[in-house]
Amino acid sequence: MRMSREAMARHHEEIVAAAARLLRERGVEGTSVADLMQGAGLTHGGFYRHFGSKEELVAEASEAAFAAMLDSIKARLEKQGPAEGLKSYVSRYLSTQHVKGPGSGCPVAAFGSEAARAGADVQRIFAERIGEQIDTLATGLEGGAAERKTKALRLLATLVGAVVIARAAGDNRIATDVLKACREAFDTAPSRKR
Amino acid sequence: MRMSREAMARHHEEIVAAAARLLRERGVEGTSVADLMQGAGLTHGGFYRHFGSKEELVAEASEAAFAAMLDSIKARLEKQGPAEGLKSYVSRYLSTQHVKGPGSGCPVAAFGSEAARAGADVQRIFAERIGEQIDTLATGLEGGAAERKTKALRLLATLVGAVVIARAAGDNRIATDVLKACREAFDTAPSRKR
DNA sequence: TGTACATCAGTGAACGCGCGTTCACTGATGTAC
DNA sequence: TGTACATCAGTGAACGCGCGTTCACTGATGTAC
Repeated sequence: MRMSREAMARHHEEIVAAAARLLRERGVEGTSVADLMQGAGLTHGGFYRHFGSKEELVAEASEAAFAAMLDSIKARLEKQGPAEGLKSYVSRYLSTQHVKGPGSGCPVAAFGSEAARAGADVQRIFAERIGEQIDTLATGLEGGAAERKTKALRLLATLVGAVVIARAAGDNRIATDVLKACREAFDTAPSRKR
Repeated sequence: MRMSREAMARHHEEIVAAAARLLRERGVEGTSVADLMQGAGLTHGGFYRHFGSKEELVAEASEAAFAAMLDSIKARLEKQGPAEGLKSYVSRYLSTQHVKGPGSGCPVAAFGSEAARAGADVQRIFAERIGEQIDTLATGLEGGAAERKTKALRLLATLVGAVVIARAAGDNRIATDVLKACREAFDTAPSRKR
C-alpha cells in the first residue's frame, strides 16, 4: 500500500543507514539487495522505488559512511582541540573495537579495495571523501600547509593499512601488534614532531 | 581424456598461477571458477580434479602470491644489502605500476579486506605470511630486534594503506600524492633513523 | 618388451541456488473539485 | 470540509542469468601380466 511522504523519506534513510553498516561488514558483493532491504525492515521488491540500481545505493551508503567518519573527526577536533582531538581519533581508529566492528568504522579500510573495482560513481565518492578526510586530519597536525598535508597523507595510510592488516590476520598476535606499533608511532613522535 | 602426471602437475601450477593473478585483480567474489580455469587454458569441468572447492584454490593461490612477494623482498635484500634492498622494495611497492597492476602485487593490499571475511584456511595463510613478511622487512631495518619489528609493522601498515588509498581514489591526484608522501617518509627519515 | 585393461584428467551439459531486477497487485495517501 | 479518484510505496512471485558444483562420457595414460 502507498506510504506517506514522511514514511517514505524515513524508509529511504533507514535503507541507506542499514546499507552503510552491512556494506562495511560484508562487502559490496557479499551483501544482496534483499539483505539491504531486510536491514531496514522492508522486503526486496520495493527497492527500485528508492534507487535506480544496487550501485546507486552503494554510492549513497558510501557517502553516508564517510560523512559519519568525518563528523567524528571534526567533533573531536572541536571539542578537544587539534592535538588531543586528533590523538583521540587515532586511538579510536587503531582500537580492537574498530577492527572487530567494521560496520561503524572507516569505509576505506572496510572495502577500499572493492571500491577500486566498483563503478565510476562509487570511485568518485571515495576520491572526494578521502581528500576531505585528509584535509580534516591536516587541521589537527602541526607545520605549514604543505607539511601538514603530507603528514596527513602518511597518517591516513598508516591507519588504513594497520586496520586492513589487523583484520586480514584475524585473531592472530599480529593484529594487536600492528595496532600497538602504529599507536605508539603517533603518540611518541612522528606525526606531531616529525 | 586422461593426461600424464607431468601434464596434470603443470596444469595445477598454471591454475594456481592464473588464480594468484586474477584474485588480486578482481577479488575473490569477482572471479568465477570458470574464469580461473580459463586463465589456465582449461574448461571449468576439470576444476574438482585439482581442488576440493573454490576456497581451497583461493588458499593455495594466496600462498603463491605471498611466496612471490617474499621472494622479491629477499632477493633485493641479498643482492643490494639491507639498506638499499629495502629501499628499492619500498620504492617498487609505492609505485604507480604496483597500484595499476595488482595482479602481480601485494595480496594484502589487493584483497586483504576480503580475506578477513574468507574461510579459516585463507585467514590462517594471511596471518602466517603477513608475519613472515614483517620478519623479513625487519631484517632490512636498523635497531634491536624489538625495535626492528615495531618499525617493520609500521612500515607494512603504511605501504598497504598507501596502495589501498591510491587504488580507491582511482586516477585522482590523491593517488600520486599519497604514494609520494609515503615514499619520502621512508627515504628521508622515519623507518631508518627513527 | 608387448598386450589387455583399469584408471582418471579433462570436457561440456546439467544441477540447484541466489542474485539483481521486473511486474501485477494492493490499498493508504495525496489531490482535484 | 467532504467526496471521488488517481497515484504510487511496498509486497511477493517471477524473470533470466551466472554462480559453484556434479556427472556421464572420452580416450590417453599407467599398470598388471
